[in-house]
Amino acid sequence: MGRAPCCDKDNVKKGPWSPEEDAKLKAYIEQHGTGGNWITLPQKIGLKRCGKSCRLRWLNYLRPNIKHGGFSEEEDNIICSLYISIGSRWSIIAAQLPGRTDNDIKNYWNTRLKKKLLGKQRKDHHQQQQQQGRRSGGMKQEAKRDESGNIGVLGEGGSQSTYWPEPALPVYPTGQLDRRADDEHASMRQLLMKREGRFSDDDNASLQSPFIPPRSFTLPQLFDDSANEVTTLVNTTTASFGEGLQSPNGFAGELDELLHCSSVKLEGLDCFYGGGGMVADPHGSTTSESMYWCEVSPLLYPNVVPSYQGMQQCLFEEPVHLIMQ
DNA sequence: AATTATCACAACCGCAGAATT
DNA sequence: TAATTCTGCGGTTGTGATAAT
Repeated sequence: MGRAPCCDKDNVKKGPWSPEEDAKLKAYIEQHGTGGNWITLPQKIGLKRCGKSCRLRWLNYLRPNIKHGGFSEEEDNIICSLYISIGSRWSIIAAQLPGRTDNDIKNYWNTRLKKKLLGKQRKDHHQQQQQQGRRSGGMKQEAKRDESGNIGVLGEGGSQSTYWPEPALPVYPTGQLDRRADDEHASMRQLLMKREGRFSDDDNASLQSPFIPPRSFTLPQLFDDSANEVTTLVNTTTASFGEGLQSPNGFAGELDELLHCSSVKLEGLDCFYGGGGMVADPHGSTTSESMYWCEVSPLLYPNVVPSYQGMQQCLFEEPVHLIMQ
């Protein structure tokens, strides 16, 4: 029954990889490939490692053309905008960024990008409070800049604090961690929206177009929906596109233009386009090919308002609602 | 110079779905 | 068809480097 057992967990090495181990693994895979079986691979090359560990090491570090660090502004934008749309689907996000691994992006998001945005939010709020003369007293805090010029905030005792009280963290009963993750995604999404899609430290140098979707729906929903519902969505999308997005100077035009510059191919989102099947495009034709951001954005954001001003207005009116429930 | 705090990244863990027998 | 393993993914942890005190 079943397959052969996995590695002997008591007999495998853990922790950082040595250069010798890296060399062995790299040389073997470059010569023979993975053979489609990671579990037996370490035995073949005499590594006391779990196959899972070998796979991870190869995918995240040894694989050719892997880029580490040095994320560009454009990559920041892509990560943020995709996070808004699909949440922490790092593998899908990574598929849009050649040379980047899901692990890399996940680390980048958790350690820098998220803080960058939160720091920015706090800075903005701080300035607003100062202008309103409502600065709270007794908060001995100082701002510091990290190496990338981001604003962080230190409170008393060196612990991280904010310019205004953090909302109390909700306490979730056991088994509701998913909800916590959803809440975090939702709050980050709203934050990103309020940031109007600008992720640069320098607002003047940041994007002039809002690189964000209006409140509409989330991509995971699309993944989970039945084919009929997706078809309905596509039809709705086509209708919305036809009605409201024809102005080349409108939000969609700006967005498309911006996205087109990125020429980011949405590998890994094939399922969204109909699972390798057909999906209607705004021009009435169908395609089974991968699409670019500029092609899919109207599909992602079917209820996009026809102008930037209109979008700004609706962004702050009410909480995000999902239209496909 | 020593200690402590923070950051960044690599690696591990556990789960869900796919694949295999 | 059921049992079992494999694969891939996302969350979390561990650790070394660096900055601050």
